[in-house]
Amino acid sequence: MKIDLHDTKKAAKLLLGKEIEFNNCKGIIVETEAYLYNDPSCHAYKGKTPRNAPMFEKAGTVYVYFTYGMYFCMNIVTNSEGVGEAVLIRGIKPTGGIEEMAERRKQTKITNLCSGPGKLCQAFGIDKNCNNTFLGEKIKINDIGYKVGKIVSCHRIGIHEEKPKNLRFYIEKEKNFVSKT
DNA sequence: CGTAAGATGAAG
DNA sequence: TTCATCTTACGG
Repeated sequence: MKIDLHDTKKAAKLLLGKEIEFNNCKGIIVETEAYLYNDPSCHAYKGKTPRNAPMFEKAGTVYVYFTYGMYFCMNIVTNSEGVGEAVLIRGIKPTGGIEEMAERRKQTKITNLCSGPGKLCQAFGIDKNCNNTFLGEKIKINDIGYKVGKIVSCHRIGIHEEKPKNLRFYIEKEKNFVSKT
């Protein structure tokens, strides 16, 4: 799967509607956020550390990090090697392996399986073993010709910033599968 | 419905 | 102590 991942903001929108496949589970990406190198809330803002090192790899690297003591979040690294930028996957609409996801999530409602970055990693069974791997090695992204339709952009979630940058994107018609608040 | 707090660990 | 989170418990 070839997607132009140089421009992080464009990549965030391009990833919407793509199919993600991992661990015998599939889903459509319906919500993303862009993190730019000059953004104080970007993990890579203050430079390279052991934790965020994958963000400085070449575009298409997968960056999985552990947060709040119990959850993983998945990013797709963008821009050029040496530039710390990435797109956070925030929401997925499940299309395959749903029973496995429900088992791992201990939830039955399909809209509550992947509606949030921590949830979708748990549902897919994504953990730090996927960190610093390349798209296609473990996690795959496919273009299945899904028609995205209207894309909504607004402020990001869980980030306090004075002047909101509209770097969160989601598919309007799939908002049932998007994180709340 | 809504809001509040707890779980739980890595980094600064 | 903060954090790119989520779930559960409790009040109305």
